Amino acid sequence: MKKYDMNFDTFLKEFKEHVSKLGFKNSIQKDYILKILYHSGEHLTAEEITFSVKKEYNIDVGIATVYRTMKFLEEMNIVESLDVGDGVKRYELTLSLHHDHLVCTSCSKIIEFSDELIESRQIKIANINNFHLKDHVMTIYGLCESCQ
Amino acid sequence: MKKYDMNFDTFLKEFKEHVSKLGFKNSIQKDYILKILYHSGEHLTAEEITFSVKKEYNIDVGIATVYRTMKFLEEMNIVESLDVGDGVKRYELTLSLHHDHLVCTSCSKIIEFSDELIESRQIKIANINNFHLKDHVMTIYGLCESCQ
DNA sequence: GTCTATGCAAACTGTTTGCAATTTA
DNA sequence: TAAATTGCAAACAGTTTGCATAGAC
Repeated sequence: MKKYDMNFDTFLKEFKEHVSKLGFKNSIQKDYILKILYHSGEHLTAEEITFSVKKEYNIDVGIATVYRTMKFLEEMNIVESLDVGDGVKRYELTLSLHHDHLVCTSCSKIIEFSDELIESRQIKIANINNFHLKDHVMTIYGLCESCQ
Repeated sequence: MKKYDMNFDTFLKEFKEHVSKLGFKNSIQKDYILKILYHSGEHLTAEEITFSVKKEYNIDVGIATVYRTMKFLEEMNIVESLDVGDGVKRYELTLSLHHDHLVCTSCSKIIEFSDELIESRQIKIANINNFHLKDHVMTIYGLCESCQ
C-alpha cells in the first residue's frame, strides 16, 4: 500500500469542500471511488474500480459513473490516467510525487520509479525543441524477475 | 521526410525474401503499406495508412488488412506502434534508430528526439528492479512553439 | 492445386452519451 | 425545488475475427 502525506479522511474532507466550492455536488459514489483509489494505491482500470467498490464496500456504482468521475478527477488534477499499451486506461491518484513505470509485458505487473536525472533531462529536451512542457509518460517494458 | 540507411527498393526486396523464407506470402497490399510507411516517415494510424495508399497509389486496401499487416510487421520488428494517449494506435517503421516523442497536446504534432543519457539511465533503472528490459516509450507532452 | 492473404461484415472491447429517475444542497 | 449526479441502455470508435473468395507460389 502506498503512503500519502495526508490521511484519507482529511483528503476526502478537502476534496468535498473543493467540489462544493466549484458548484458541483458530492455523492457516495465519488467518496467510495476515491476511497478505493486511495487505499489500493494501484493503477486501476474503470472496471477494476467498479468491482473493488462492490467487493470492499458492497456499493454498486455504474461503470458510466466511474468513467465520468475519473474524467472529473482528471480535470481537477487529482487523478492521472495511464495507458500501458493495451488500449485500457488505468487511473491513479496524483497525491504522491511524479513517477514513471516499469511494466512487465508478461504478467502486467507495474513498478513505479522516479529518477531525477531523467526528469531534468526531459526539461532540457522540451526547451531545446521550444516546447512548453506539461507532462510526460515514460514507460519501460520488460520482463519482471519472476517472469524471466 | 525521414532518411533511412536503405533505399526503398532494397528494403522491399529484403522484406519480401524474408516473408517467403518464413513461409508467408507476399502481396501488393503489403508492398504499398510499406511504401507509405517508408515514404511518409510519419506516425500513421491504420485509417491514415488506408487513406494514403488509396490517395497516393489508387490502391484499395481493407482496414482489416492494414491491421493484420501491422500486427505482422510488429511481430517481425519492422514496425513499432505508439499510443499518444488518445486511444489510437500509430505505426512507424523501426528502420531508424530508437527515438522518443514530444507530442503537442493542442495540435498533435509529433517531434522525435533521442537522448543517450536517458537511454542509459533506463537500462540502469531496469537493472536495479531486476527487469529484463525489452523496450520503452517515453513521451513528453506539451505545447509546441506555434500553439503556445 | 494447395495454402495464405484479402475484403467484407459482424463481433468485440473500452469508453461516451442521452435520458428518465434519484439525490444533493 | 432547482440543479447536478446516477444508472441503464444505446451509441460510438478503434480493433479483431469468421468466412467465402481471390491470389501467391
